Amino acid sequence: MGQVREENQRLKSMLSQIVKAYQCLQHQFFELVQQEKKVEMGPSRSKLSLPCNQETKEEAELLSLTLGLSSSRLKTDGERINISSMRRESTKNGNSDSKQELSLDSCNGKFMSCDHESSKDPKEGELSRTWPSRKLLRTLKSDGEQVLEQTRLKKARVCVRVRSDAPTMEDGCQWRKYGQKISKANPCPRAYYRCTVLPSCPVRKQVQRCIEDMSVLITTYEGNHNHPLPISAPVMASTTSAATSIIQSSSSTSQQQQQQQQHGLRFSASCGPASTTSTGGMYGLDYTGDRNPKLPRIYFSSSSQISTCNSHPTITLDLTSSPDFSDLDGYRYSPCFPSLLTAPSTYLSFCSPPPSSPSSSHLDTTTHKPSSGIGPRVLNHGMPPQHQFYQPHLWPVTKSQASHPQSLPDKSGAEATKAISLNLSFQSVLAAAMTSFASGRETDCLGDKGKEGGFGRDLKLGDDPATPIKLLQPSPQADGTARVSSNYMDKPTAFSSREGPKSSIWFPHSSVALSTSKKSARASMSPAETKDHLIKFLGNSDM
DNA sequence: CGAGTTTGACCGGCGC
DNA sequence: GCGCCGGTCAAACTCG
Repeated sequence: MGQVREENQRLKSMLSQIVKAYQCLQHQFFELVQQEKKVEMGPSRSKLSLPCNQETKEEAELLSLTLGLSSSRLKTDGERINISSMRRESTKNGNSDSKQELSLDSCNGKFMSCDHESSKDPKEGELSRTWPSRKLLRTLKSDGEQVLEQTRLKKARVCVRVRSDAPTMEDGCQWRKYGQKISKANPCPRAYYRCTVLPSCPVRKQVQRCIEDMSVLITTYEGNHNHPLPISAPVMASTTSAATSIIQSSSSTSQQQQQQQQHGLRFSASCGPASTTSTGGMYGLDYTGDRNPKLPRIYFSSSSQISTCNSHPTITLDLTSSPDFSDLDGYRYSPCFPSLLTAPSTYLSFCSPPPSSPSSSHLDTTTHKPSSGIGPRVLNHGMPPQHQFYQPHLWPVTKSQASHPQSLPDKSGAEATKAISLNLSFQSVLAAAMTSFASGRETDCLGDKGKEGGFGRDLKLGDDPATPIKLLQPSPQADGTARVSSNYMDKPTAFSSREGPKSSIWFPHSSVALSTSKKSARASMSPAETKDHLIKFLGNSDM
């Protein structure tokens, strides 16, 4: 006991030294950035209404670098943001920005998943190459914690509900069916698929019809791709990665949870085995608020009602709601979402929270109004032509219609739903949001970092009514086109909108696919970035 | 004939 | 320990 105490004391002193050193470095870092800001501070910087808090200022600076918000970074002639310059910035800004480098690397087409299974241990990677039997995997269990974590991560899932008549959902990947089973709860057979793009790819998916609504196709993804994905596939990969990150971050300590709750966010204790009833914990990213119907609500509900899901923490991405098109105009769907009640684990929905979820809490950004409304046509932005499954004519909303939404037929709602399900751009944003949100949480869990750049700051930003309004200001391109870049487009592609003001959209969501490993999860956006990400996306999409 | 699907058997986790 | 159940395996089958 005495030795343990001594060891404890020694560790404590070491920890305090490290903390001191960290604070010292942090201080130096802030000073450096401050100096740099003074030098670089141009008129464009005034576009960002920075919070008075010094710390948050730093975050805003980092945000501008990451998202390209700063017009000094966005070339007015539509030239692509100079990634190398961003990298220089990243290097300048210290170790925390090495994250950015990671995401930028992925931006360069090195779209390799940082799958734990393949990246962690070459031995494991070798094994997975030949679809190791569970016997083989069992032998690996002696590896202790590492394997435990791997198992945990492996079980992270993303459940996508889509209204579709097709037997499976087109997600861009190649799948091979390896089994089918009729589960007890659902008479509809559940099909098991694995990714065949690469024999070693650990990703699997399950496809099953919803028992309540046979027209709803429930696709559950598990694992992360360890190969470059087909052009249209990264969305789900990103989402799966996000799920993994969320699961990873679910291990946050109660103290951190307390901090988060103090900031207005509530997380359920975990996605772990404890909860078999609805805890009502919601990962809330509410960019809408009652006063702002123009932005979507995103809820990461961690309510867990299906006990079997506890071992498989799941994010449910429900794209099945048949929204009132008038609401869709503002991405605000029908308020009631019955399926939410049966949703396992984490839930992502595009509608208002169900009245039965009183415990839900979300980022309150209700005071943040976008510069103007958005129309569904925005969903087509950001998609390369080959991905425009739904042509603009399916979005028959004009400004006048938007203001008189009731003139739209209900049929359009179904189309809209379908289009949203298929629209990679919008999904990408969501995936990015999920990933970054998750990674933000994770960052929060990693220790002191959480105090610096986790929710605390995100919420500060969000709670500051002045800030996001400024951030919502579109950054018009000089050539009057909407510029979009995504991880499936090497170069930003210019789309000419049919009407309305032009805007600039920059999605650095290439990072989303890298969130599986802790390293890459850190490379993703912070929650604040995520929010701005979405806000900017939606705010700029005003046509 | 190779690739993909089907389907019964098998395995492991979990609850009782 | 036993049985249930979800998930996976692998041989048989189908299809192009």
